[in-house]
Amino acid sequence: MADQTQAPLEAPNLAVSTVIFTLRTCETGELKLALPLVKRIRAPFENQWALPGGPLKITEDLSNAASRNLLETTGLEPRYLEQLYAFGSLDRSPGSKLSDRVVSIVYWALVGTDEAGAAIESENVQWFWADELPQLAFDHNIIVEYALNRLRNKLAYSQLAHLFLPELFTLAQLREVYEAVLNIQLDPGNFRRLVEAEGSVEPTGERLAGTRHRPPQLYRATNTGENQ
Amino acid sequence: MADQTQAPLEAPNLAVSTVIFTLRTCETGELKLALPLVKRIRAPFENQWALPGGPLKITEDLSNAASRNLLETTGLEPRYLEQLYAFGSLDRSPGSKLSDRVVSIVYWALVGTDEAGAAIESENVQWFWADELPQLAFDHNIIVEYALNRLRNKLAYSQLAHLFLPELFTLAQLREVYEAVLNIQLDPGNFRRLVEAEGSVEPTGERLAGTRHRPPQLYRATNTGENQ
DNA sequence: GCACTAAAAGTCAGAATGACACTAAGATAT
DNA sequence: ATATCTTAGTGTCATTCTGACTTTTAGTGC
Repeated sequence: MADQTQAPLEAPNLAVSTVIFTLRTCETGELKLALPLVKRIRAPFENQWALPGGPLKITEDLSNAASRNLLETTGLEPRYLEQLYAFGSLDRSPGSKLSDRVVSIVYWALVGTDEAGAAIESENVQWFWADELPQLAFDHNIIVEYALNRLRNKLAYSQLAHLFLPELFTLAQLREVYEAVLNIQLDPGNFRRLVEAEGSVEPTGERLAGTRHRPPQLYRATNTGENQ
Repeated sequence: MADQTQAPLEAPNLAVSTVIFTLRTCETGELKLALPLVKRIRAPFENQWALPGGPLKITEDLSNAASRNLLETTGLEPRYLEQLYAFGSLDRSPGSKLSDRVVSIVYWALVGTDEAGAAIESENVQWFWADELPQLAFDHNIIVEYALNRLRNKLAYSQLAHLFLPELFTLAQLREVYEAVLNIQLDPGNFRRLVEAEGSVEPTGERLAGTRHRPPQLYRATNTGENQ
């Protein structure tokens, strides 16, 4: 971008990036948070991994820009999309000229565990475990940490855990989402009591067959006023 | 990708605005939330009230820009300053040209009730009650509502109520902050129990004299890891 | 049939919460 | 000086919430 900057040279550039979370089963059989990154093909930080994103088009809403680059890099639609934070400190890209300064408005998104399997993966787009990230371009490691905090906070006081899951799910699956994201163990009985009390899910009457134990009931999320 | 090039005149403009809260005593003797607004002196929305703010300078950090325009409009330093949200929808300034599109990164701030008395006030800068705002320029009414929600939320699970108050304060004064901001009544006894349990304040041994009743103890905030 | 597993329901003690009563310590009025 | 007023500060109690744990249920696999 050194050669094609804007005429006045006085305004910071504006970009939108997105931290996209899903849950995937790792080798040990546990659910773990994963996110897609793209490999940079030009300086600065050439060949390093970075969050998907790009400059904000003058005709494009912020959230549209976020879901567009989510779609372009992963082929997926977000189940949930929320603005995270605007990162704009002066030292985000060490060594670069002032006229190259970029302020990034970052969104974070959830995609379903079921859909994420169909996601695009290539030489330049790969999924990483959220707790095993390489060193990323710019301040993107900090941004991911920030997004993880937001996700964990939101999960605790909102009802968005089910967005990782298919339409029908068991309470055990829902509990596993909490356990994987928050990295804690939850008592199954107390979890059931809590979830039933808050009324965020409703039983469908159907049961999940084929387990090697008592067949668990399938639930769906009650969309009362929609999540968040 | 975050820094991809773009043709000149195609980028949205970037501004920083700030919602500044303080508490002031109104005619009925109650504390109420107040905030300063500036009168616009040019189109669009000429002569309407708006949040203080301005374009982001290419050499300036986001939070610096926020405290600078806080200082410039009110003469005050913020006790607390936090990024609120980036507002960037396409219809923020109805009727204006696309090339005039502005994305505003909005901060919110607290200033002390004691200091706010010394704030600048003029023809073009005036303080308004947060619940009696006129129709503001752009989407600024929506932004203030958003900031009010954030303030109320933060107050409930953080320890920033004391930032409205002087260094030494009574528990009754602290309670009045909560009552004014959240617009609720709190039981004095239960409030005392709660505040003492969370350990966010410590007694100074000093008492406030001159009341027409038993002299209340003065407390100060314990700065354990600083607020938020 | 029996062993195994997790679902689902139930128990119980301790903590947290909300409503409220009571005592303390000053100022003020008579 | 004494009574009264007002809020400070303490205490009580019933209810709800929480975490740890037990028991029963309903399937699978032998």
